[in-house]
Amino acid sequence: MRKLPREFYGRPDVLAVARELLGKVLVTRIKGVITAGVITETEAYMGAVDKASHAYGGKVTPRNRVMYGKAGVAYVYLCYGIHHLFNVVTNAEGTAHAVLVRAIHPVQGQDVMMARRKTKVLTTAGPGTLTQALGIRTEHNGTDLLGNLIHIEDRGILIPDGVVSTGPRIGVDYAGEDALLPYRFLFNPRILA
DNA sequence: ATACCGATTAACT
DNA sequence: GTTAATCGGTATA
Repeated sequence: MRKLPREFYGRPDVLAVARELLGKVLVTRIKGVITAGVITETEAYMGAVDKASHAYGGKVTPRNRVMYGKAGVAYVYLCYGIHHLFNVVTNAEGTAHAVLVRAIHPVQGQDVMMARRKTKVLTTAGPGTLTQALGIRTEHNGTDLLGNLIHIEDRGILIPDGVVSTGPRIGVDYAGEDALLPYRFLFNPRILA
C-alpha cells in the first residue's frame, strides 16, 4: 500500500516510468467511494520532441499546461467529445512528458464501477472506459497524485520483463514517423489471476 | 465568429 | 468491418 512518491514520477526517463507503472494500482476516492485497478497498459508521450504529444514543439495551451507543471499530477482531457483520458505528468517542471494509462484490471469497488459504466460486462481495458469506471473526469485535471483523491500505489505486484509487450502507440497515425516508436507497454491481465 | 477534428467506444451490419 | 455519438480545443480570420 505504498503510495508512489513524487520522485517516481519526476525521473527524466518517461519510458521507464511508463514501463514501471505496469502492475501498480491506480486508486480513486471519489466522494469517499474507493475504486481501484492494476495498471495493465500505458503509453509514454515525450513532450516537445514527440509529434504525438499535445506538447509537441513546446506548444502551450490552456488544455495542456499542466503537462509543464510538476511531476505526479494528473493530466485529464476530453477526447472525441466523449472520453476522459487519464495521464500522469512526469519529468521536471517545464518538461511536458506524460504517461497515458490505457487499461486497468479491477481489484476494488467493482460494483461501483459497474454502476458507473452501465454495461452488462465490466470493461476497463481502454483509456476511456477505465476513467469512467474509476470516476475520473476532466474536473480532475491538475489533481496531485500525492493527495487523497487519486493516487497510485505499489502493492508488491511484480511484472517481469518476459510478460511485457511493447509496440507503437494507438491512435496516433497523424504523428508521422513518431507514430512508429515503441512507446506502448502492456501485459496480459490473466497473469494476475 | 466559424470550422474542423481527435491519445475512443459500443452497437451495428 | 462500419459508423454514430458528442464537444472542447485549436486554428484560422
